[in-house]
Amino acid sequence: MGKSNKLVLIDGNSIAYRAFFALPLLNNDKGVYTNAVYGFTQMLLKILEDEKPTHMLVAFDAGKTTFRHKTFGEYKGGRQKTPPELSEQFPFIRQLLDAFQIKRYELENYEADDIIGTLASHAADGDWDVKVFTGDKDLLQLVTPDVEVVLTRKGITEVEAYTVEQVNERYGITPDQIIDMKGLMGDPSDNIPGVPGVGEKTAIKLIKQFGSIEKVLDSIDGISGAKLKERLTENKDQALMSKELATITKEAPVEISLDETNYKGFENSLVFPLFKELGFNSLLERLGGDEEIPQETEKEELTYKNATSIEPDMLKSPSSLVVETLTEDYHKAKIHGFALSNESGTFYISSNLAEKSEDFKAWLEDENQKKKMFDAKRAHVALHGQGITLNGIEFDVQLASYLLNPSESLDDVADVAKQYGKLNVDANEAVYGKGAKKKLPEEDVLAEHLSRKAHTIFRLSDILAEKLKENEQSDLFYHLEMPLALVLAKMEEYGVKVKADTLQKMGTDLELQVTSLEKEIHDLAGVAFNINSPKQLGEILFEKLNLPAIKKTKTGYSTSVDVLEKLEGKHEIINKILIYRQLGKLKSTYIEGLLKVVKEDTGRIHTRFNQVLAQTGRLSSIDPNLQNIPIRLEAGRKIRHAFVASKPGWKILAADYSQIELRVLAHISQDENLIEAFKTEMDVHTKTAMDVFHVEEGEVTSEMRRHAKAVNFGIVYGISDYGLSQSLGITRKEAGEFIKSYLESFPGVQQYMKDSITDAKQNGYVSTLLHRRRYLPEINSRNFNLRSFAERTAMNTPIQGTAADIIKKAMVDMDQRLSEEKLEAKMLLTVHDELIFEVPEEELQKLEQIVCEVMEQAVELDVPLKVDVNWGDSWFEAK
DNA sequence: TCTCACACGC
DNA sequence: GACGTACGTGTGAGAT
Repeated sequence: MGKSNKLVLIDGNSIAYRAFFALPLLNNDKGVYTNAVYGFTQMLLKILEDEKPTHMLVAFDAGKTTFRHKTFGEYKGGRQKTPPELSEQFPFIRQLLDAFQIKRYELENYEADDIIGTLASHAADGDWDVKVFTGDKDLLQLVTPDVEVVLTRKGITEVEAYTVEQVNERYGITPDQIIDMKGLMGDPSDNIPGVPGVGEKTAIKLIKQFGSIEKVLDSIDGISGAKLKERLTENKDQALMSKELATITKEAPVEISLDETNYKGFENSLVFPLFKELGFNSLLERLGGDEEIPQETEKEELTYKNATSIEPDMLKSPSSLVVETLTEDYHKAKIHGFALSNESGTFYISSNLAEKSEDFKAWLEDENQKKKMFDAKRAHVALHGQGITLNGIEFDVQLASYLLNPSESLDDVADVAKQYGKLNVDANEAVYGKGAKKKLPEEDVLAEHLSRKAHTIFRLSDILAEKLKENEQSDLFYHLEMPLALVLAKMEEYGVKVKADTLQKMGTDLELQVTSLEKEIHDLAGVAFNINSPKQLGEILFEKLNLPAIKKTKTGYSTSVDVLEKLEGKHEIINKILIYRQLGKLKSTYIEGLLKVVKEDTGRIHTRFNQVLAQTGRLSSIDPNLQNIPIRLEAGRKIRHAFVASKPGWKILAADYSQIELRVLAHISQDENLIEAFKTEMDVHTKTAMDVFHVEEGEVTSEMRRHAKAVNFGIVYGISDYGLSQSLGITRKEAGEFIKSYLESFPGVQQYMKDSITDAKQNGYVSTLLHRRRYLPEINSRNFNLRSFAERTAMNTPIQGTAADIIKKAMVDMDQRLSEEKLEAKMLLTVHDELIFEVPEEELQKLEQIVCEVMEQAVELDVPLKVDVNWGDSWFEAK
């Protein structure tokens, strides 16, 4: 022992069987049997702990027949079928190994034994210690001075290791004589016949005396006992064949090298979710996976002070700060109280007291007084509404938590606290109620709640800061997301001017059209019904008018656009319904929806950007959503006429990144072909069409370009072949061909796709250029859908997320530049790959130049970033 | 108050 | 070959 490499080889099937029969039939909360998986896991953990292997592999039997069946058709005949309760557990065992990042291997026509034998012999160069774990004594034949075989005894974790000496001690023969012994005595479990009447005792005696089967058979005359002689003579061939069957081959065509079995340990982030799914709580606990699941159900006591006056001692730096607002919309929201926590203690400050204190106000505005907060943007905007400018925001627990894991829910301090095992703060909903019943509690309840929040934020901030550092996300946090929050706050507060009368006029026009369409549709149907009700519409189309129902939903007929489009031409009513839908959508969502949120006094709309929601790192926009204002169809696009500059003589300027995702893809994948396309400023869809359809530039038809564009779209959004087939109206097979052809044309992209998945499987997450993360625990799922989805996400998120990083960076830089250059122009909106400004006419040229510069230089990629700028009197004209 | 089907943008 | 297919937000209908 003590060589540089330690290889552990596990006989997967054998250990799984052992575990299955050794443990009672456990099942998890979903009714799936897990006893074999559980036992297997226990065994694995013990091996990892005891052996600390540098290399590891688990071998499985593949299929039913092996090369041994050619020698003897009845090999392993008469064996009991694997119980279904066990076979259903094998997928989990594979999933388990993947989660542990342990190599597993199976080989057509060979048994696990042969894989193990072959790899063990590959390791026989003196540099390796090998340990084989199995329940099958046959494997003892593999024992050498370098190879130990460990047999399971009772249960699963009780084992017995065999060295050469121990084999000799137990059987009195050498390990390579095991096969001779087997040849003579046979093995009923594998249906190996051997020599009738010869059992273990006789076999060992003979082998000890003569050395091997061959020598025994050569020396039959010298054997004592007439009966035994006769049997040996009669079953000569059978004995030799039995030996052959019992021999584990060391020359299986194993395609895996020892290097590839290298084992670097496992990631809790991959193993814990699976343990949770399987219900292995005790194992979770053993690995420390329950650290995040607090055991105590009682809140700890918190000492806080309900301040009656603002004392200098209370206002420390750093402090955590809670600024409580209850309405979802924080613009001009009422502030119901404050709390802060710092080295002096935790204090509740009523809004009354706060309002009267100049000291407190000064502290809030002091850049040098550092504050740790939860959702600082909300507080910042709300305070601004009271004439206070919040400065010195140092840490936002909500934002930090989002970067650490965007999939966790983080509406509330309690959500984040729970993730880090802290239970000392209640959810807002528990304190205030929800919906119509939401209300302010008694002041002492409020005081305690806010104090607890402040205290928790103070404690969490250090923990989260440390984690960000570990993840190399500090830069992303401090220099991108934190400053961005304030840029967004500014944009939200400033708002965007919308001409209500323009919307109103459009609304009146639409009203007329909708009403007349409604009448025509009712006439065609022969009955009045609610066209907006998919249920009623379905009944009319597919029952009354007997049109063919193409698709069904859970609740009835589908009446979605793609269904209706297929029915166009079959009945006059279809086209009218499509137009009715389109106009109805414009009217309700965009005209009426927007009018509802225009502030009467200012004529502006103040959306809110959610910075902690989208899994890819993008921003989202609510109340209203200004990121889905129509553009594709002319009728809808007209809505943009209503979005104008807020001052006379000012213009709207829109700057959008051209093909940012594909440029990012070119950079990340380093695909030479794609990089070249962007460096030479080719039209990327045309270029794609040329490569996919193998034609020259001049031969690209608009149909080819359309298809190429859809493929690019699919690559960027991570859609499947099915998704592509739907968007192009072609078969899935054809779509698959397109994708295949695309990947052949862009081999760097293909490699990137593969690497992304491998990356995700290995780390449990994927990352963007600026180290944004997305965890994909389902990447190793045995469920095809979940796994495929995770795989597409693994390929897509680095692209979309990096694009998000870039535009966010551009926004932060742009905000800085606008003030440095003392421009009056204002950044108003961001729509994923574009920035919208309003700008005095005289600044147009300068802004255009600065915007291009800032956006194109936001990060440096191996392909140029390109920005298109347009401006006009309204958002419609800025196209 | 919730879920569903649908539709808009990137 | 299965399986059911980017991310968001908002609308009206209909069941609870």
